[in-house]
Amino acid sequence: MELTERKKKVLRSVVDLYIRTAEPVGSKAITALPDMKYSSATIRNEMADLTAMGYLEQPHTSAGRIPSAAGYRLYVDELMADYRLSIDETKSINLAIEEKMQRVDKMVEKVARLVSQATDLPAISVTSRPTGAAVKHFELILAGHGSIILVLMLTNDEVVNKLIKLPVAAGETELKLLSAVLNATMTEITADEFTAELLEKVMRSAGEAAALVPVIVDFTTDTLRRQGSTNMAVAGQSRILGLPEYRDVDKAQRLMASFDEDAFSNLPAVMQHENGTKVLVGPENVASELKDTSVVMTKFDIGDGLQGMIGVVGPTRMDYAKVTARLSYFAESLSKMFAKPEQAQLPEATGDEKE
Amino acid sequence: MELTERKKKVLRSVVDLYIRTAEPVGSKAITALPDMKYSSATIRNEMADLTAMGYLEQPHTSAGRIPSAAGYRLYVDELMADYRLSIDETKSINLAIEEKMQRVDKMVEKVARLVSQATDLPAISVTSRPTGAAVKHFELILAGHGSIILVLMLTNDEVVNKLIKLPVAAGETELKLLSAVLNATMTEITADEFTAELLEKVMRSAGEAAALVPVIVDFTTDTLRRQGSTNMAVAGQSRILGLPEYRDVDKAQRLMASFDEDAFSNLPAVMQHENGTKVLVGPENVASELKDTSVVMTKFDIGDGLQGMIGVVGPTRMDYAKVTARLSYFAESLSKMFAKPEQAQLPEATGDEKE
DNA sequence: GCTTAGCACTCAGAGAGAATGAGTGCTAAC
DNA sequence: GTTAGCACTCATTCTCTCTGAGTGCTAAGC
Repeated sequence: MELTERKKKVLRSVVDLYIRTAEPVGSKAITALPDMKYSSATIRNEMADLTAMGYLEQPHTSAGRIPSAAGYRLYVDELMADYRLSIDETKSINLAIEEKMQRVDKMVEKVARLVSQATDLPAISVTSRPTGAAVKHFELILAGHGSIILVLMLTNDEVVNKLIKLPVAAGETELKLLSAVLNATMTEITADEFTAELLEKVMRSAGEAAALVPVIVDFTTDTLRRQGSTNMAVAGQSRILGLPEYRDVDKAQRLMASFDEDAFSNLPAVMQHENGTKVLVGPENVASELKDTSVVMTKFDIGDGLQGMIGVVGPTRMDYAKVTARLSYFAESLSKMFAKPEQAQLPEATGDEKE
Repeated sequence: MELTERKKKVLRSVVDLYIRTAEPVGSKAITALPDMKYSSATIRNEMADLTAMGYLEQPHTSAGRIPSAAGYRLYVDELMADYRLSIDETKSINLAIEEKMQRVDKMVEKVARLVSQATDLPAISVTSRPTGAAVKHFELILAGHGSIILVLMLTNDEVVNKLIKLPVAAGETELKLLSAVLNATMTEITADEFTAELLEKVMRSAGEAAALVPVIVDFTTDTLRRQGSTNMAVAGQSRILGLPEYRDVDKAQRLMASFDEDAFSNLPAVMQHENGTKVLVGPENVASELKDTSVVMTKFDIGDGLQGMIGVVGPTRMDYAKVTARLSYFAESLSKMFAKPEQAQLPEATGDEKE
């Protein structure tokens, strides 16, 4: 059977209405729409065809139709009208983002919260750093009180530090020596390359400050390992309870439990080689808890090789047009914000802070 | 009327049973308990008295009794049996905590998750730093690529840094000068004392590197302000949906929304001058969403003036004995862990990391 | 005087039909 | 090709009855 223009129009109407009402859509409701100038009987025929083609489903004989996963897919790919953000919406999104995003690691939480507010659905925000970082430079600063500060500058331009309390007072000279040794032997190597032999070798050359070496190595490998980690936040979980499809507490709980269990930590992987906004409709999701849940997600750039992802989780019947529009706009604004080069002559610029 | 020993015993039995079953407790159920050697009629009389005294309530005439807020209060304060943690329980708690708590700021999330798992209820973890921090020392490190690293050592021994890209190449000498100026004028003052005049004065003395000053001041005040902030995480929200009292979706949503809205950020204030474990029973909560929800919370010490709090939120009918026991044990173990001094000669010790 | 057996009474909740009405598929007329 | 009309289906809602857990009270027992 061919998918005529009129069939598409009917399908779009069904999806649109079902998104709005969460109730099965009957032929009469379609007839009531403006510029739908056929009788309910005609629409019924078309709907019967669409059902036969697998785009619509019928919960039971005497109910209206609801879109099937295939129906949503077609809708998302072809039929959905572009949702244009109103000026008010862009304004409020920008305003929200402009509020200082002070720390990258706090950012995920804030972004998740903002996205959740903008879409009225639970939102996920993830930043992930590629692995394989190494130390570019070690710096030891005498800090008084018998402490020193260890500063690591990494190849990805992150800077990390740690306060170390010294067992005995160490002088400027010993630290200079240690610092030189560290920079000579332990830079430009990844976490895996810190072997026991290396540790021993460094300790031998380190002289009086040798006792510090294990602490430093420990911290360094730890830090490097963490560079490859991801940082994730979920916000607005409670919003799913407001949706009619989750009046069933068990269902809601299953979904919410999957938030707790990092079920979404694989999403960045899904986005790896994608660009733009991706929609996963119901059964397209791998995780079984999400079989009747859709996910909309977008990547954004933080610079320095850091990748960010924001996503929204909702019922298959979510307003894809609106959600994708807002999400894309968010991602774009965020990327733009991070691209803003941080320059000393721009005192009002906040930019991203590295630590 | 006097609260006889037998009345107390009956009250305790009612609360215990209600905690277990979440169903109104009838006189017959009490009779069935071991070492309750009275008939149901006697118990009925006692229960009628307890109801008159305000310790029990009756949902409707032909139902059993449930404890009132006053009943829970009495139970928590006097009647509740000490819950002894089994060796298995202490072991699993310790094991969980021992897993490296690498960063203080990540810690809240982990702790919340652990506590939630241990109690099977949603948990909150908060760390808060007292305000009034100042910079003890500024350090500027040349980082190559036309960048410098600004390192702030704060009076509370935190160390913070930031990578700044220079508009123009700056030399070692200018940085030395700037560093000296900063240390002379901007140390030992709190965020509020950074005035426009101060900024101007510093810029005048800063010479060639003056362009850097606004960025540095911006970052510094920002950092100092953030020192007084709190860091909070919630975990296991979904667990409330498993409780019979929250089968009512609206009720569950109201509670969960309050998690999203920082309704609990005032809890540390409640704990301010308390020690040990505090229980807030239902209506004792200030926030109206929590009127029929209880909160159990404990403080723990992180050292360096940082204060931590862990709390559990659940129905008024929660197993107070078990929850308080686990929570206290958690707090104790955490405090102990942070008290462990970090020494360079103890390479296996992880301790707390400062950044 | 405390305790207990017995009994009448209350009332939420479960279950069984019956009524409702939204929606369908099909047929025949336009 | 489109539409009016009609018989049919079936989830939902409601009403009503029944059931049983639990109560309060009274009178007898220890």
